[in-house]
Amino acid sequence: MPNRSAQQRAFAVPEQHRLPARPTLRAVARDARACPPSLSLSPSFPLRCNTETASQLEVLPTRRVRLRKGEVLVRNGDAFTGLLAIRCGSCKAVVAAAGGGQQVAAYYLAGDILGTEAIFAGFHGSTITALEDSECCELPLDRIEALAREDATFQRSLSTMLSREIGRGRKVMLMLGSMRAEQRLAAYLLDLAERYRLLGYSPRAFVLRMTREEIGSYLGLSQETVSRLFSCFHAEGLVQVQGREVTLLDASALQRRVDEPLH
Amino acid sequence: MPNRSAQQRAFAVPEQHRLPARPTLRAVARDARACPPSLSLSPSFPLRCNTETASQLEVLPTRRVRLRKGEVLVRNGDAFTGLLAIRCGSCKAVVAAAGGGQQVAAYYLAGDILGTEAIFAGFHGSTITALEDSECCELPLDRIEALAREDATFQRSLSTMLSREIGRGRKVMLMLGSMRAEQRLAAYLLDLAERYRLLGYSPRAFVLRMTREEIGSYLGLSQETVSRLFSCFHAEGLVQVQGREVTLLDASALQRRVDEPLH
DNA sequence: CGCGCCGTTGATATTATTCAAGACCAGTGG
DNA sequence: CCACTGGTCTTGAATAATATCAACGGCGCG
Repeated sequence: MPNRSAQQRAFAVPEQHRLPARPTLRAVARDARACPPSLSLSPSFPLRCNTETASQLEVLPTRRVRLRKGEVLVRNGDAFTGLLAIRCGSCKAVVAAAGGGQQVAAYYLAGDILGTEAIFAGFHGSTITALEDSECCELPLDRIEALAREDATFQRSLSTMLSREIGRGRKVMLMLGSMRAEQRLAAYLLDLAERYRLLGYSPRAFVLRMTREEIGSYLGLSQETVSRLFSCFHAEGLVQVQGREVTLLDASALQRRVDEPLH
Repeated sequence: MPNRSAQQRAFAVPEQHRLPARPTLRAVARDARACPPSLSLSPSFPLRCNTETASQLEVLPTRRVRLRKGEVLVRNGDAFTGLLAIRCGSCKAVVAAAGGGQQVAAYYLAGDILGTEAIFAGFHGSTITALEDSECCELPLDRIEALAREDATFQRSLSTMLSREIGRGRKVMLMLGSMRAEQRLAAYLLDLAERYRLLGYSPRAFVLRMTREEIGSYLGLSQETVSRLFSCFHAEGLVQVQGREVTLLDASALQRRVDEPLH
């Protein structure tokens, strides 16, 4: 049935490339796409817990949100009401930069927990937008913490999740602070590949969910620079690029690009 | 008694400028310098807890470390054995950058908790060095978490601490990703001022604990650029600079610098 | 007193941005 | 079906920002 308006268009759980991946992983990914009711949010980082906690978690989510591409999940300044788990899809977090500008501070894939940065302040410091049709659920912090008090494994899992977020920030700082443009883009592509791999998708071929401008904002570059770099990488045979469809032809060469000294 | 060797030199708890500050805050700062046995680590961010937890915390620290300027607290790759609390002094965290380079990823003052990023991986991803004579204590994560299971206030306090660290990372990303050199340095100085203020020190005059090179590394700039910017700010009457002694003459003008559009 | 690290400043080189123009593409309405 | 439209992407040329190279002054420490 063609000619549906955008508003009425059916909600579609996004699909990645169906390129070959190890069967077991692919099966997990299929489950992830199906968004089962449990909180085994993602194969890449399940919130580990004992069976009792798991059953409690299943009945926990108070808010279950389906977002269409471009829809806003959290607005800058919103009160913090709980952590947000992405069940499937992907989001970007945009912060207000100096002089009225904007910067993409993070992007999240299925299994990631959003809003961690807002626990401290009590309100969100960024606007979180869906980059494709996505599904999230809210986990009230009080309830989560109550469960953590009963289940040490789950408690550790939460600390680990927050720690990972801190480490990810470090990695981005490293990128922004000490890499040149081409190294940043190479690192970005490899990071994406790794995260897709953990989700059971092909790490070799994937679809960019961000525009050149958004990628540039995330990497501290202009959209033109990003575009040019894609062209360069393409010309050098490192990647195949067609719009937002990317295939990494030589991941190790990309890695070498990242590792090479400043000149 | 002059002419002591570095090894034997008396351990000196570092002192900040003794410039006017509100008496109450100054009193707190004095206490912080005295390093009392309790875990009210710092006026800027006490780990809140009930009295029972507090008494448990007092007997907790397994490792109490006194560091002299330049000494290493944690080396990149060290196994994670517990969170580290700075009682007094300051430290920098250095990560290995691409191409054999190094980057200062964070600096910590009294009251800050170090090593949070290592919970996830199980080992530290940075080398942490004292920027001045400092004192730290290690808090084994198991024990901390056991206490958190008994005391919800303390539990929340831990989450908040980790959340704050994530937010701080975001702030640095913003600096590195969307500010020009002079905006970065202005933001850095204002951040220092605010943190010193929270510790009860003068936010107007303080001593930089990092070299120009370290500041540059943290801000993603070369040492020469940092030096030039200090000269500029000085010439414009924004700050008074003499080596590492800095006085902010016009903080609001500095803030305006940070906020101004890219042009 | 001298050595070495730190900081400053100038000249030059490089990198990435900005400005500008046009191509491409998907969605929309005629 | 086709042309239109707005957003996205690409590419070139000029420009601005910052790094790099180099030389020197100063200060602290041994």
